[in-house]
Amino acid sequence: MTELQLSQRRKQVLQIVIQEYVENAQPVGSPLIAKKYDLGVSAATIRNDLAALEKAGLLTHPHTSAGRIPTDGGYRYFVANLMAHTDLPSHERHMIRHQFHQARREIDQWLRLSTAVLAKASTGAALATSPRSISSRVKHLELIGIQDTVVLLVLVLATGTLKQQLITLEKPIFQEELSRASNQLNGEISGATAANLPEKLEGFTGFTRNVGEIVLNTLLQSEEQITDRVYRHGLAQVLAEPEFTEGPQVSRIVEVFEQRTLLQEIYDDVMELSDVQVMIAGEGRFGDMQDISLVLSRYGVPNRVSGLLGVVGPMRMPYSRTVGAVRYVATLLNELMHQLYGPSR
Amino acid sequence: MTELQLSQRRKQVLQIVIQEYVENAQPVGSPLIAKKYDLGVSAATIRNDLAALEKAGLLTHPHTSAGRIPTDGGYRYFVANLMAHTDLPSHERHMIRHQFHQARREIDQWLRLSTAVLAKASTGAALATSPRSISSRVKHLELIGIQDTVVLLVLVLATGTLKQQLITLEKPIFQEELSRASNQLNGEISGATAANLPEKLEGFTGFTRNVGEIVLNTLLQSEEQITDRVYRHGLAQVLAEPEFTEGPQVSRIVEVFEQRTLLQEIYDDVMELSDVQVMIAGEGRFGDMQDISLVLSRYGVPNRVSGLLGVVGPMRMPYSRTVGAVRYVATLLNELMHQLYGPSR
DNA sequence: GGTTAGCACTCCCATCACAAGAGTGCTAAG
DNA sequence: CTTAGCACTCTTGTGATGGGAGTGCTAACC
Repeated sequence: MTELQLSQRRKQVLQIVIQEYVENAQPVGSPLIAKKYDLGVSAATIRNDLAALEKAGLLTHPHTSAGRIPTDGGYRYFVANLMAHTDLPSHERHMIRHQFHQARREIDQWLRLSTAVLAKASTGAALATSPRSISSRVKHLELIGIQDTVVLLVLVLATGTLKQQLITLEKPIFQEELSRASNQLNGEISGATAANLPEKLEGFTGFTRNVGEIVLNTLLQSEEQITDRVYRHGLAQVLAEPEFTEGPQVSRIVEVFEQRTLLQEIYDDVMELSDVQVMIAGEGRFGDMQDISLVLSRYGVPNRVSGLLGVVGPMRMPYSRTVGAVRYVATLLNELMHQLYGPSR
Repeated sequence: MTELQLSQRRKQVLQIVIQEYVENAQPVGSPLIAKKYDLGVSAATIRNDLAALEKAGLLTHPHTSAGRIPTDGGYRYFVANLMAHTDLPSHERHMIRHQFHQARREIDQWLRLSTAVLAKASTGAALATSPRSISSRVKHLELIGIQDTVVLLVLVLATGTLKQQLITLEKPIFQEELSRASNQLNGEISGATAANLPEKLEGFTGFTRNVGEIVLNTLLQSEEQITDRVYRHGLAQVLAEPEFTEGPQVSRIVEVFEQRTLLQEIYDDVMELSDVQVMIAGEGRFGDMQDISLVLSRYGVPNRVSGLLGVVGPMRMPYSRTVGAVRYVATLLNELMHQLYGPSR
């Protein structure tokens, strides 16, 4: 989209309309702008500006005698050209950082905290996916007898991710055999990926072989699957927003929030970009996301692990604040992940 | 609550009112009952019955000229005395069982499936907690170097539950030392519980001792914490119900669904009872749960592991169907858990 | 050209009145 | 205990009305 030419004042008017509308959820008209903000011009002039902004597709009005509200295009223009100082105030940053330092040192905890913090700092509902390894490399494997015929396979990937899988056997197996199998496999498959695992398995037979194949399946699965787990927080607060008081709207946003499929579709887009990405009203690609915006970011260590983090909320959203919050939490997660996984390779 | 004395016909009338109201979400009046159901009496008689049921506190009407709707007490009476054949039809049971057999053999998958199945079989939103061990007993421990100064502690409990915890060190540690520590600890603490672990740790010093203490903390934590994880599914469909089209109602049910604290409060109650438990409108204990009902069950292996499973929905809910679904899924989970953990001790 | 005042115009929204409909509650009789 | 009859109440929908808000346009002004 080539940037529209707008006079300085018109940009200012657009910004005011967005700011007021985001705050009050009410259409804003020329009298209000003229009175509340001192632009040095009269309401009539502002009226002309509003008309021009509407012609440019940045504003609409719901009916003849109502004030203006931003269109999706208006929000996009704002986010792209007018939005400034997206950094969170420093005392908020400190508070958030403090919370992270107090949390237990575990990815699960960090992500849970991330969504809680994001939901609190934004007006939307926060979500995050557990980190996914770019290529899963086996680090270690453990076989643990749970019952006579039930064995728990624990697979540790190079990134520290755990995978578990239960194996049920026809007949009981002894711990010695489990140890033997796991020792054999550990010696051979440490460092293996889904690609080169099959050849390494060739020498094995019987139970050991079976376990090896289960490991392979698990690896394959973890590569194709976007994410193990989705963390969510703060749906209640976003449903309190006035745009979601009616029936159909509410179910739309809940579906966006609940469904995994949408996340999967968006995942690759977000992964490509390094900065926070703002998706307003589905950006034309998702017809059913009218009135819903997403503010998303990648987090992780480049070329090693990455996950998705962000906020879903109404289109009428304080974007600068939300972008700031998402970016800051993503940065924190990046730091933590770096400590864990070291620098990118 | 002592059981009310109601004539046979009045019970029938109550049942009809509940059935009709659950189905259509509309107050039901005497003309409809007289016409649609052949009770052998006129509308006027039914009118008297309705008035009597109202006096007994089982019904109300929203205004003078509206039909009757059940009160919370009415639903309770129905659930306690009138509800029959709560078993799911056999073809549904088969379908559900089939889905479980197709799922990957992993607790996480089972619970995910459970909530999906429950949400589909009921009109509410399903939730489940991951199983919690009654007393956590250490089975095995593994220390895996992730970075120079970062170690992943993997703790396998006797029930097959995994606990993980990252340990950051001041200075790098070698894999040999990790192995030595884990071998020492495995020899000593296998089978230990939070109660007897401290004495077993007495002989250890240095890094090994530190790890031992982290294990202890993890055990303590896992005993006090109700649950690791809450699985949820189907919020969108329950929000489509007519009672949740307005503002305040919707946020109430979302909060009930999202909040962990409520689950924790209810947890112990449910654990005491063996059968499915129905909580209607908070049963007077939770003031903020007006118009919301819970159908909950325990699942697991007695004295070993247990979790919570159930449905949250509007008070106007097909209880017999929901109870049947919750009970059946709980039964299936019990079977699966028994395979895993063996018979109760 | 940009800016301004003035003013008619449009549309929403709250209010009221009114009629139709639904279901009750009561009474009196069977 | 059951029933028919009937007045009563309350909701719901419809249509009319007036006030209010904000626009869009025109013409004048700098």
